[in-house]
Amino acid sequence: MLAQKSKYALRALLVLAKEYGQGPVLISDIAHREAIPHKFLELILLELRNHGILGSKKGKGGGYFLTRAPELVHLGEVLRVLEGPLAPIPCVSRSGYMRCAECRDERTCGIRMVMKDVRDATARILDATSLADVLKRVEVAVQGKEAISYTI
Amino acid sequence: MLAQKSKYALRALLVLAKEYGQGPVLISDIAHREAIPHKFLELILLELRNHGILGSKKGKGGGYFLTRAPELVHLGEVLRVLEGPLAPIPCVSRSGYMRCAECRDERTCGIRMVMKDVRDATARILDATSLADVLKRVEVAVQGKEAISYTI
DNA sequence: CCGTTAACCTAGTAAATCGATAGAGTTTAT
DNA sequence: ATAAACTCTATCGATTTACTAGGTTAACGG
Repeated sequence: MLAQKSKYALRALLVLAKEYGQGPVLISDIAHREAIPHKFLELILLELRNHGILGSKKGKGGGYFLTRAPELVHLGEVLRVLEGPLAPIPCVSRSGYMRCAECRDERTCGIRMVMKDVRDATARILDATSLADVLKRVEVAVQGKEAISYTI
Repeated sequence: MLAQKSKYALRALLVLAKEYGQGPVLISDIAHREAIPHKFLELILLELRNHGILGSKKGKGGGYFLTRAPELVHLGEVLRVLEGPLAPIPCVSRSGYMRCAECRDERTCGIRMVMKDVRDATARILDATSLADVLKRVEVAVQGKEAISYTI
């Protein structure tokens, strides 16, 4: 399960993606729009900034902004920063590989084989989905919904 | 990430799958063979028993055993017992659905859409993989390895 | 250059979870 | 009866989670 922190982070990033190119956005703005505790959100955005996903500007007219276009920020990258490896067990992780303590032979570990499949499936989705993709899917869904409420 | 508890559980279940049809296996046996803390393993097996995956017999000649053939015990079922829902967020879980606190509209939530894809991909793998499948894959890998060490 | 604005940073805290252990209780075979 | 083996409840220290508090530093505006 994703931590609350990660959900907040994704929601915040979607706001920043929507606002991309329009200058910095205030923490308070995001906190208010997404109903996220202000101080908690501070920590989250700071962490994303320290990993190069966000940039910031201090003082009046300051705030946070994406350092890259929303098309170039993938959910896999974000979640690895916040949650660590996507893999269910560390011995199948690319970003945070660690061998299991008392695994005789990795190549013949059945659990490892299955978990590698799970990791690959997860990574295939999350590393292929950008913030822009998410926004696009939302837009499509909203239009679909409007169309229905018209028809009915 | 899977909890240590779940890894222990899967390893124990693979032992019981290998031993299926040969009568009960002692906790101590499994604990020793897989290097799992005895008392901790007790709790794990008990939990699996209380969910109907394992059966047990007390007293001399007792122990634990699978209540179903290894072909009929899927990793998805086991992991849902031990870890809760497979889904990354509760609003896309089938087994443990819960709507998000302040989600305006589930149908237009972009995060939800992506996480549903992740859940489906994970469930497709884990619900299709039985203990017997895992044992089979291990066997194939072991044979492949032996073949190589012969050739070299 | 001074004050206001807003991000930066360190710490702390209550509650939950995790990994593991302890020990008394209960059932069963012999 | 007795030993074997599972059953159950409780506890413990360490870590993580979600969040709060409060002071520090940088930038801009006048």
